[in-house]
Parts: sequence; structure tokens; C-alpha cells
Amino acid sequence: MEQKEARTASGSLKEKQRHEREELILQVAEEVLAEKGYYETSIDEIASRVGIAKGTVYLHFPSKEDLVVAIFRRDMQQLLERVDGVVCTEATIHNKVEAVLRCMYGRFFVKRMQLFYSIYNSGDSKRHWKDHGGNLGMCWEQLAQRISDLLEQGKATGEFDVTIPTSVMLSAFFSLLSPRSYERLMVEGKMAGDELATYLGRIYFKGISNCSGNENENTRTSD
Amino acid sequence: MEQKEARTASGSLKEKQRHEREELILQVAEEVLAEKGYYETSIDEIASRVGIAKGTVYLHFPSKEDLVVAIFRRDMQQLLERVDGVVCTEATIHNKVEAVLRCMYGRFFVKRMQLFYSIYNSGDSKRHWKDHGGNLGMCWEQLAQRISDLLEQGKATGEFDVTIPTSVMLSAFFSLLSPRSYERLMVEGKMAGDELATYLGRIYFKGISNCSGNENENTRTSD
Amino acid sequence: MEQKEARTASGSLKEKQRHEREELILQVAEEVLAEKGYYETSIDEIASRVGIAKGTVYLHFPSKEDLVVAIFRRDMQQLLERVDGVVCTEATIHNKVEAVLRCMYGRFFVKRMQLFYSIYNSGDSKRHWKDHGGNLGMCWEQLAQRISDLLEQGKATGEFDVTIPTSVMLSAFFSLLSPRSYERLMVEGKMAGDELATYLGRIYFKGISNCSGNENENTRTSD
Amino acid sequence: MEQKEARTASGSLKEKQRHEREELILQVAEEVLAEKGYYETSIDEIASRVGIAKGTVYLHFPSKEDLVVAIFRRDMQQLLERVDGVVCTEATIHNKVEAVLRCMYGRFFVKRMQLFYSIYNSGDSKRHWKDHGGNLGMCWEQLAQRISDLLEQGKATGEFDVTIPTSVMLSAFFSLLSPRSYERLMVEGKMAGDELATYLGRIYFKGISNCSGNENENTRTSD
DNA sequence: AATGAATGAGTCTTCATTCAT
DNA sequence: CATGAATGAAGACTCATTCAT
Repeated sequence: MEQKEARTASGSLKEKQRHEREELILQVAEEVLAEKGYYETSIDEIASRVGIAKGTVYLHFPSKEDLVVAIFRRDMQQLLERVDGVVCTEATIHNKVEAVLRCMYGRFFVKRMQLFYSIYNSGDSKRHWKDHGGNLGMCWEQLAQRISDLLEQGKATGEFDVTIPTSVMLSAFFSLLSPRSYERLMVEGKMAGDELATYLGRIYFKGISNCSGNENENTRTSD
Repeated sequence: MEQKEARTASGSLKEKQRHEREELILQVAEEVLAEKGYYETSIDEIASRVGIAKGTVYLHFPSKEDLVVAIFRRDMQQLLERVDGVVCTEATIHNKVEAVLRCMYGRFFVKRMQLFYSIYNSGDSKRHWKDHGGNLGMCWEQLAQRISDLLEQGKATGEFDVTIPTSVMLSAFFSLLSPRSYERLMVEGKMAGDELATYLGRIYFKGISNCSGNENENTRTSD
Repeated sequence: MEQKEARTASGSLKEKQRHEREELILQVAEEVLAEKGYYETSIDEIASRVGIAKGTVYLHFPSKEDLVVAIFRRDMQQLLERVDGVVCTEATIHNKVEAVLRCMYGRFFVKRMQLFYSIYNSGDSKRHWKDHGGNLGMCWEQLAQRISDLLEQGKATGEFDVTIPTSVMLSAFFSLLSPRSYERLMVEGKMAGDELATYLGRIYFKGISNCSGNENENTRTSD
Repeated sequence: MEQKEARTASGSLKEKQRHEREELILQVAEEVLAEKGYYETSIDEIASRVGIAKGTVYLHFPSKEDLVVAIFRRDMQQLLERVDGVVCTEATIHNKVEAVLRCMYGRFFVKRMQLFYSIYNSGDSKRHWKDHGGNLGMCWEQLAQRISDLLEQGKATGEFDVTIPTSVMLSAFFSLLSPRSYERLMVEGKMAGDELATYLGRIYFKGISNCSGNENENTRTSD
């Protein structure tokens, strides 16, 4: 009864609460998924870690898959925003790409990226995620497109090596660090996330740069 | 007494057949696993694809996990042998590393590597595979050690950039191509496996080479 | 706030229902187990006899073993309570032991005891039930202790034969009737449960009594 | 070829060997079954303990059940022979029954009896063993008959209490010691098998004897 | 809206039994 | 005969999903 008074107000209030809860579920789910992997994570665990009932999760996400897809999308959105922010800058192409690299391999996103990798590379991805693939793929494609564009521009300005296909550059960019390797370096190698990103960047950019790399050339001619 | 010869003979025959069957299971299992991932692959499916009964699989491998571990070990063994073969060569360090790279990313091994990646990076790997981890890890460590050694040697000869930690070089080497990216480039980009390996090699070696990469240096100092 | 009361109320309601369901499962399971034995009883059958799904059983009992252990415990508890009730009485030692005997071999408990016997004597009990054995054994020990105490007291008062070790008396007490024999006598011999208990009691008590039993003594000395 | 020479001779030789092997299987099987129980014992284990192939067991016994039945029968046969030997004696009825008791609970047979009990009382016996039940039951009945006769004779001579039904006496006789209790007393109580049998005999015979058991009578009148 | 009990399809695994060699 | 590889039925257990409250 007392709820009737302000239906519109409570509507937006409820809406806000709903959104907050959804966000919380996404955060916790991402955490658990990153920790245990898709198949070892049960809806039960997510719900209990959030402190809600299992059914409530289904009130927000129609299936486990959809939950994961939502995480993908949310993170991709964030990443895209950051990337777009970078692209609009007045910096060098090289610096732009490097900034993007820092986004993805820096301490902030690497956890999320790990999750994507583990699911995206889990073999069954083709069939299993096809239904949602449209959306997922679209997000991913957008990101890939942004980076591709940057790489192409870099080639145009003569910064990047035109003899290497952009698609390969792109793949290499995405593959620079597997989740597992990351963990190794961070935990066993006690390396800071950003330091790592810096090193990887150096390898990558020297690798794709247009510099002649003449010493290499010499060694290469020897075979 | 006369049975003894027969026994050894039939023993080796049986042994051979057993080994063949086992090999067949391993092959098919590897295939299915690569296709569907660990969790989406059921022993039932492996068995029916091989054309045998479920129980027969268990005759050779005491559990699903053991089956996967056996695949790991077998492939690692092969890879290690190849790598060792390469290491013994009289080639440049650079060429040796490149040869190893071709092993791992060339048409032959990439499928296997994909499986390793998908399982190794599946998040729960730490806990789930620990029991067998000793063995698996050992195989993997051996491989990593071989490559680390090569990289260190390359640094010593001045071929590789000493300012980049070997561990990072190693990780980058292992991560050059994620299974998913590979598939993309092969299928959508219609790129030959070896061609791909060549491009990746160029990026990687230029990336870790000791060349000054002065253009890059210039752009880098600008930030 | 208004939910809090409801929550407690509904909590206890749910709790009650849960308990009822659990009790129902225990009853049916006990029945089936007694009928078919541990290994021939499948969770599926228990569930379908209760009229619920297999999973529901696992909602209450984490494993088949735990289900059986729960039955054990529940029945032991009941039995212990009855025995304790008897022990507190002002009756003769003899009468107390007889009352306990009636508990165990009377119509009420004999079914349950049968189940215990069949599992307890199933050969692999040592290994198989060890984990829970702590609890189970404890219940059983308590019962055994009560009866041992009574027997010792009986010896002290001169009612029972001090020349027979209490441990043997105890074992004989527990073994007075095997489940199978019970069934025979009840079904084929058309004997009432309590009548049977009376006869067994007579044999047992005369057997352990301190009476000289001179005829026997005579015949025994003849060999 | 060399086998052809003495087909008849070898026939009986083979026959003997076959019988020896069968006996060996029975012995080992009995051992394992007593150790692990029916359901926890696999044909595989029996075969490997005997040192033969699994299939060979099936050459002698068409099924696991049949193997167990054969053990039953063999042991029952032996027991019956001993009992018959005892019955033909010129001893007192009491002594005869006691001798039978020593057979069953003495060190020699108790292991076998344990196995019988555990299977016979395993709940599913009715349905599960029905096919063979005819035979098994027959053996058992014969034994029961012998003992019943003795008990009846004892009643006739006034040695045993005529007010207790023979069927109850018989059941009590068979139930005097459950396998589990036996183990307890032997292992924990460090009691010799024969000593135990003596104590049980004393309880049992005093229990079924015709002695007035006046002290007991006194205590009994007190309630 | 939130809950969490109930569901049941799907998986791994075991083992008695068969049969080609 | 002996073998032991192959079979496949059966059972314990999990967990995403549904739905009555």
C-alpha cells in the first residue's frame, strides 16, 4: 500500500536498484569466472557470493551464457570507450596503439581480457556461443576495426611495416599475452602489470615497425 | 616352453594392436577436444567417433583427465624431440628460435598447441590439473627451458635485446598466436600456416632483436 | 522490517516442510534399503518411490552413503533414547536388559536393526564406512556401553554369570537374532514379534544367569 | 599333436587339473569375498589373485552368482559332513549340539559362516538368490533339519526346555555370533576362537536347558 | 520481485559378461 | 582351453533452469 504513493519515483528508484544489483552480479560473476573458468563456475556460487538467491540471477540474465555475454559486452563497451578516447587524441599513431595496448595489458583490464581469452579460445566457442556470437562478435569486431584502422594508418605514415599483413599484426596484438603467461610473470616473476605492458609494447612495436632491423637482416641472410 | 616363444610373439602382437588402438583413441580424442573443448567433450563422443565402446576407452585411460594428460604428454614429447633436434643444429641462435617457432605455429603442431592453450588457460587449470601437473608441468618446463636457453644465448651473442627480460620474451614467444586468432587468419584470411609463421617470426624477431629501432625510439621519446 | 517476521515465520514453515520431506525420504530409503540391501538400492528407486526427482534426494543428503548414515543416526538416536529411558527406571537389572532386548527385537525396531546388521556385516564395512564411522561408531558404542554397564551391574548384583566375559555377553545380546532368521520366524513360523522377543529373552537370560544350571554342568563334565 | 597320445589318461588328468583349479578359484574367491563382501569383490580381483584370466573363471562358473553359490554349496557340504559325523556319535544330545556349535563358530568355519551371513542377510537375498535358492536353501535346510532334530531329541530326553519352540532355538543357534561381533571379539578382545565358542555354548545351552533357572525365576517374579 | 526447492538431462565411471584369437 | 580386450547396461552425482510461494 505504502508503495503506491510514488510509482514513477519508485519506478526509477527500483530501476536504479535493479541496475545496481545487475552490476554487482556482473562484477562478482566476472571475478568468479576469471578465478575458476566457465565450466567450474556454478550459478549457485555466483549467487551466494553476491548474497542473493539463485533465482534472482535468472531474473537479470536468462541463462548462464547470457550472463557471460553480458560481462563480455560490458567490458567491451568500456574498452571501446577507452580506445575511442585514445583514437581521438592528437598523438602519434604509435602512441595511440601503445595506449590501447596499455589498456588491454595494463593492470586494469588484463583480468577481464583473461576471461575473454579463456572462453573465446575454449575450442567450443564456435558452436557454443554462436547464438550470441552476433553481438559478441560485433563488439569484438568494432575493437578489432579500431586497431586495424590504427595499424593501417601507421602503415600509411610509414611507421609500421607495410610488408606484414594488418590481419597478422592485429592477431599478434591480441595474442601478446596469454592469461596463463600473465599470471606466471606477475606471480612468479614478480613483475608489475604496467612494466610488463611496457616490455610487450617494446617487442611488439619494434616488431611491426618499419625500421630495417639490419642486424636481423644479416643473421637472416645467413640461412 | 613352446608357448614361451608364442607368448612373446603374441605378446608383442597384442602389444602392437593395443598401442595402435591407443594411438587411435589419442588422435580422435585430440581432434574432438580441439573441436569442442574439454568440458563439452564426452567420453561417449570420443568412443563413438573411434567406433568403440565407452568402456574400451577406460581400458586404456583410467579417466578423462588421464586421457587428456596422455595427449599432452605425447605431443609435448614430439615437440620436445623436434626442438632438441633444432637446438643441436649448427645454425644461428636466431635461426634456431625461428625453427622452434615454425614447429609450434606451423601447420603441423598448431592444432595441438591450440588444445594445450585452451586447457592451460581455462582458469581452473591450477587446481584441476595439479595432480598430473607434476608431469605436465615438467614437460612444459623442459620446453620453456630450451627456449629460454636459446634466448639467453641470443642475448649473449648480441642478437637479442638484453634490456628485455628473458621471461617476457619467452611469454611473448608462447603467446604469439592464440588458437582463436589462428583460426581466423587461416579460415577467414585464407593464409597458409607457414606463411603465417613467417610473418609472426618477423614481428617477433624484429621485436626482440638488438637493432636500435631508431624511428621507434624517436616516437617513443616524444611522450 | 515487516519481512523479518514473515521471514522467520516462513523460515520455520519451510524448515518444517523440509524436515518432513527429509523424514519421508529417510523412511522410504530405510524401507527400500531393508528390502534390497545397500548395493541393490539405487537413489533413483528411492526417489521414484518417494515420488520426487533424483536431484531432490541429493538436496537433502550429499551422497548415498550420507543418506544411509543419516538413517543409522536417526534410528540409533531413537533407540538410545528408549534405552536411556529404560535405564533410568527403578526396575531390576534383569528387567532393564529385557526391556532393551524388547526394544531391539520387538516389532518396532527389528526392521531397522536388520538394516544395520546387513550393512554392518557386509564385509567391506571397515574401509567403506570409516569416514562416517566416527559418528556411527560413536552411536553404536554408546548403545553398547549402556548395555555393557547393565550387564556389569547384573554381574555385581549376582544376577548374571561372572564367569562369562561381558564382551561375549554383549555380542550374544546383539546377535540374538539375525535379520534373516527373524524373517523366517515371522513369516514362515507366523510368530508375533513380541512373542519372539520373549522367547529369545528367556534363552538369553537363562543363558547368562548365575543359576548353576547343574544338568548342563553334569553333561559338560562328561566330555 | 603330442596331446593325442593318451586321450583317456589325459582326460582324467585334465579332469583332475580342472578340479584343482576350480578348487583354487573357490578358495581364493571365498577369501576375497570374506574380505571385501560380495559387491566390493570383482571377478577381476579373484582372477588376478588366482593368477588366471578373468575368462577362465567363467569357464568354471557361469556367473559371479554361481561362483558364490558354489562356495556356499562346497562349504555347506563340508559342514554337513561334519555335522553328520557328529550326529552318528554316541554322545549326549547336548554334546552333539555343542560339537555342531564348535564346528560353526570354531576357528575353522567361522570365516565361511561370516560370508554366508553377510550374503544371506544382505537384504536382497530373497529376490537376488532365488534362482539358486532352491539349491542353497536345500543345503541350508538340511543343516537346519539336522540341528532341529537334535534339539527335538533334546527336548524329548528332557535336556532342553520344551516350552521354547524349536524354531526359535534354531534361530538363536544360527545367530549366536554375527561376523562383525566375531571380529570384534577376536581382534579387539584378543579372544581365541575356541574360547569364544565355549562361552557362547555355555550361554546357549544354559539358555535352552531345562534347568529351572530358579534364581532367574526369582528375579523375574519381582516385576 | 525474490526465493530456493525441485527437476531431470547429461556425465563419468564400474564391472559382469561375452567372444575372437 | 585360456585369454583378456571389448562391451554396454547401470548407477552415482552435478547443475542449469523452472516455478510455486
